[in-house]
Amino acid sequence: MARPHKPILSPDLIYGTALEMIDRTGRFTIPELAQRLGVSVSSLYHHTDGRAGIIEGVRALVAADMVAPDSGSWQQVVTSWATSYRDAFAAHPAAIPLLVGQTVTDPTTLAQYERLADVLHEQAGLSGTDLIVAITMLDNLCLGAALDLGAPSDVWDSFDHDSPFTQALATSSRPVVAKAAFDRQLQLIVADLTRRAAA
Amino acid sequence: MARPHKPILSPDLIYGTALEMIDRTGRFTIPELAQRLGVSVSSLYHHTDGRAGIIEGVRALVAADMVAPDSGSWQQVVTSWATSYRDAFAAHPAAIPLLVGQTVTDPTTLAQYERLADVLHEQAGLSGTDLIVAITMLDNLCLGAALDLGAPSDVWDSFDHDSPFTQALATSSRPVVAKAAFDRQLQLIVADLTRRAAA
DNA sequence: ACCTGAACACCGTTCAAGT
DNA sequence: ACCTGAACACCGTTCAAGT
Repeated sequence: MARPHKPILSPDLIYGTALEMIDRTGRFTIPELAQRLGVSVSSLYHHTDGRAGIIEGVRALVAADMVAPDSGSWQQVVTSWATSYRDAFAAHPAAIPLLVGQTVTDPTTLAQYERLADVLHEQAGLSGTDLIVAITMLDNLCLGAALDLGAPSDVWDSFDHDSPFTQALATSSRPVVAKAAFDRQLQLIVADLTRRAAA
Repeated sequence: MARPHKPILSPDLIYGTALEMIDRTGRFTIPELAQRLGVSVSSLYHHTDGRAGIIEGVRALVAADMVAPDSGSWQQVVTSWATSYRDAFAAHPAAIPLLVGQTVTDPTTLAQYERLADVLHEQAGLSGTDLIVAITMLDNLCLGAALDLGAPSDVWDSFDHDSPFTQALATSSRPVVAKAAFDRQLQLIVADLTRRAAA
């Protein structure tokens, strides 16, 4: 059998299945994706730009879960921007290594950055190097937190068993600590930006 | 010819050549490494734990460039820990995607984390969740900055040409901005830790 | 236009064989 | 112990062939 009456494939179906597969298995290969779709490997290339293109499609899917409030102070907007950025990634930790390893071309994600830049410029009054540094700080924070989430490093398992913080590690769970660290760091940055904006 | 009188291969030689190859070409494949060493592919497996093992060896090489001062306030120690962590990665940006994609087992790197934890506990008086959150914050910062350096995202190229910060982007170079953002974020964290330690 | 099978140029890893 | 060649089980991508 060759071409069916109704196409059985579409970019969105491919992207969605890819994300589902990454979430479930943590791996992402073209043959496995094709098999999961009940289709031949070469079929995928009729609808996507190969592996890299599919990953960008997955990025769009993840980024689509970001929410940007259009009311409130710029501090609130920036805070919820960073928080929803992190949450979007956190919902798909296994996808993070794929996503950070590749240059961003997905328009949805790029639009989110433009929106952040606009708010920081229009409402916080930042411009020039200050503006770029601010975006870089927030970008770093989200990226670092996402990576920390995606690849739970064994740094934490390797400490001496009788060290003073091994017990603390045992009591407080990883995700809780990661969230606390992220929230505090974000708060520090926003406070610093507020100081800068006033000056 | 089979076995030579004097071994022509050694773990350190393999790790060093691998790092050199990553620095120069940005890629890392076993066949290419073998060719560069003038040796057969299978030879490498007699001295290393395959690809993952070689990457850990590269990590050790990179981490060896970290310097830890043994005098000064804990603020100075923490600051120079994070700075030299970042600088060590910054010296090999192409290696970063390889390194962050893999669980850390290299003892050199793990020892550095233990040292940071000791300082924060003994001298800054942090313990329990506070201690873990502090390490996580510093870890996130260094990881995010390193990643930002390693994979210069095209986010920056994609903004509108007539936007208010495109000019600023043109004037201030990427590395300068990245360094400024890192330094300020580090300063914010250390100040926050100082506040916490006092309380 | 859409799907397929076969082919291509790669990977990383293993292993018996040589000295 | 150390290096080799051959083999294995994979990748991602392309492309002529079918409807």
